[in-house]
Amino acid sequence: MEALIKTERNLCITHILPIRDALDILSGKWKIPIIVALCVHKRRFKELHRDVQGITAKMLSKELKELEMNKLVKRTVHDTSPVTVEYSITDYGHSLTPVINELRDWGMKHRDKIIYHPEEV
Amino acid sequence: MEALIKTERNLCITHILPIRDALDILSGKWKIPIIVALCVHKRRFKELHRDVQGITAKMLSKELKELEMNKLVKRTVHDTSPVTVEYSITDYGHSLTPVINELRDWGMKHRDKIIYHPEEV
DNA sequence: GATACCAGTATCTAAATGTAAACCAGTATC
DNA sequence: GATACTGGTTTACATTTAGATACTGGTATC
Repeated sequence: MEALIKTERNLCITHILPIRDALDILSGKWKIPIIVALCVHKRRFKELHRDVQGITAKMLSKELKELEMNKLVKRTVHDTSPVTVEYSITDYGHSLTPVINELRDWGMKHRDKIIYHPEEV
Repeated sequence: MEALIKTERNLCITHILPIRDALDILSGKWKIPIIVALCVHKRRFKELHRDVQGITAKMLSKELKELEMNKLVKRTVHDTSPVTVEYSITDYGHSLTPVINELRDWGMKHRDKIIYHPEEV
């Protein structure tokens, strides 16, 4: 009986662990929106700043560094004058596509739900 | 030409919006782990506190309130003495299963990557 | 009567996030 | 040549959020 409880707890923890690994890298308000913006096409800093609405330059700068560290985003400096910096998504970043698609699907269904059946939600 | 740029920006913003809707409800360190724990089976407050490792009682309490508000989790008070409170996932909460599965898959692949090919990540 | 369990709260501190402005190099405007 | 602007940050400061710790009030256990 105790063994069963232990198994259930282990099952739970085993289920949660890889999700924590993913969330360590992706959680927060901005990382996924930035990745989505870059999936549409590569962009320069100011362009990203405009398209990821509501983010501050400081946050964008910080989040891009973290995404770059985790090899989801690539930063390319072009030797023009003045220098232009281009951010693009890596192949590894593209591996998040299924996660992002599911999240978008759910978000759209959720929005429909609160618009058309607000009393139920 | 300007119309094209505008279309690209709109595409980007259209892609991001439903994701923001989803993230408004799910983002942060704890909500998805709590949902996963409750997907394994319904639980009482202290059981959740033990199984969602690292969370404080204050955070757990706050996150459960928000999840309940969004109808992802149901709170049931049993009139025993002392009262026992049971948290369970709703049907609507179950609609997150595909999102969670993709997130878990990605998390497992990511973990493999950093264990077996750390130099590349 | 002391201790422990349950389902949380209250209080205080630490960390994350946000806001506003400044910085530097180059460019365009007057 | 002075002024103002752009791009890509960085800094200083304020606010918000999260975390650590202690506590409550009722019940059951030793």
